[in-house]
Amino acid sequence: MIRVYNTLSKTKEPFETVTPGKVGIYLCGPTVYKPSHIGHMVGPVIFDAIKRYLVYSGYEVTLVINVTDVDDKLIVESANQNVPMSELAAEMTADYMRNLKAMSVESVDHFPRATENIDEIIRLTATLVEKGFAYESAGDVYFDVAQCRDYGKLSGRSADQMQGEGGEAAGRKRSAADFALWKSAKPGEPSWPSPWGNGRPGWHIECSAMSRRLLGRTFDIHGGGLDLVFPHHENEIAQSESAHGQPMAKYWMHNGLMQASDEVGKVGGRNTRAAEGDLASQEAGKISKSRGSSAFRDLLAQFSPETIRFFLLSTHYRRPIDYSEARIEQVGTGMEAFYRFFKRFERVAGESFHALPVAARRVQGEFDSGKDPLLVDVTRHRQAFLDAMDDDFNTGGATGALFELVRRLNKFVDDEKLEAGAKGKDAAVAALRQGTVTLRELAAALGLFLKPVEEKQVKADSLVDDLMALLIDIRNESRKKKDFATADRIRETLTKLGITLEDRPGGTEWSRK
RNA sequence: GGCGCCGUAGCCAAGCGGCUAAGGCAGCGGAUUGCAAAUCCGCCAUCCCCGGUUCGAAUCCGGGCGGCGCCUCCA
Repeated sequence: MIRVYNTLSKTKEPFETVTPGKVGIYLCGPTVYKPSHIGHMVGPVIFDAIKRYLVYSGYEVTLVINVTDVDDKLIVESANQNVPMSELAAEMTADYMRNLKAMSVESVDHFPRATENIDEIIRLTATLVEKGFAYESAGDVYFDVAQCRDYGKLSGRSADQMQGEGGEAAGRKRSAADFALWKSAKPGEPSWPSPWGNGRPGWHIECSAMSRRLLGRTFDIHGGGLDLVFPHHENEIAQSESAHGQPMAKYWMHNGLMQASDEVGKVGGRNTRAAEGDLASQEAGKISKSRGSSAFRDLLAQFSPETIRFFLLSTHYRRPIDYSEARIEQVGTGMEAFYRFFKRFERVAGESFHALPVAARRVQGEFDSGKDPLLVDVTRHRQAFLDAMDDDFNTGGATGALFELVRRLNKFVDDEKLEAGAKGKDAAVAALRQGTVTLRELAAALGLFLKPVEEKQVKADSLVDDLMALLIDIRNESRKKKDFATADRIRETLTKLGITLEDRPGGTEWSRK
């Protein structure tokens, strides 16, 4: 039984879908006016893992992430850069997509764009006007919050509690809390014809319109960053539920925000600033660049995508994460244990980890461990993983189980002395393989270790290979002659060059850092 | 001011009333190794403070202290 924390009820609830066996998920994506930073990857990575896990658990899942490509910020930025809004949006959308791809976020079924759904948006807006939930004012259309009796149920606020002054549109609104469904176009702004004149959608209406089109009037999970609870999701609920008279989503899931540890505020947020000290403008830029708010693609130059993904999944999704490069590095160090085990498995079993079959569904991954001590433990760790994930997608606990599993597998290889030669140890190798298949299955359910890591910088260089073979040869001859001074000199010098030698029963191997 | 979150070892982190408080990084000791690397084993926390509920609390309630988010664009 999967349980999900619902922001609406502030409790964990049993996960029961609207339609048995099917799950619809809508995740609020970015406004594409600048390159994405790491904060933009948190939701997609988590929800990609959630979708994979739900599919693995037997559901048929549709995952939608929207892209907001018309918006005030976009208009301002395109004017600054003197490029058409659509061009800027296309460029930034491409950047976003590249980043998602690097993060192995591959499970998204639809990326609807606001500008491609104007008709649907206008239809929904018109419905709200007809039903008396919205009103036109000088070419704008506003949602009338006073007409929505349970406004504030998601964020725990009431309309009269709003401090806002209503912004620049205050004069056209009946109440400061009212928000725009449709904004009339000023000269030169991108616009579309509508019953209220030329204009463009307000910020929230697109999600109501596009989720309805792709997932229906009531769908299962609506996700987004915690910062979207109010006003964005509150307003989506008001729009959709007023228009349809039924709940918009069963479960509202919000991920914690990425925070810059040395700054106040979330990564990329407007309030982000150095925690103390008044920084010279150029210095401030540098610092913010060295924190999480720099373009995500720059981060990719520094860390492997898989390390960043693992980093994001190493804690529970609702918990805020402090961005720190040292932490990502630590995660990377920990992950090496997996990569080393994959190589070890290949040496012992003669089979690539990445060539092992992956159970598409958890029931397919079950096996009879009998009384085999290794397999009994493997089953136990597998269960710990599943229990963690079933409990509100606790990826932190789940990755912990993965570490325990590799350690158990390594111990087995040690105990059975499989590295010294696997001849006549078919049963042991078979058990190891079963355990490793389980590791692959569970990791895949999180979207981890799907493909072999790209051998970084180690270009196929036959000269280097040949020279290394020569050095290793000379060193091993020295070792045979007990000339350890020469042997150690070779190894130590190589260590300084960033090359590690490992003497194993099967021979000496080298690797570059 | 209003709404809400968090405070577990040097660092990160799981834990959601009851086995000896997962796991990772760092450190220390040991096995293994000619010595290493890798691997394995062991060591390293009574859970911010004070009350309360309970046979029993890191886990529930109240009050502090500390950190943070939102209320305005925002993943």
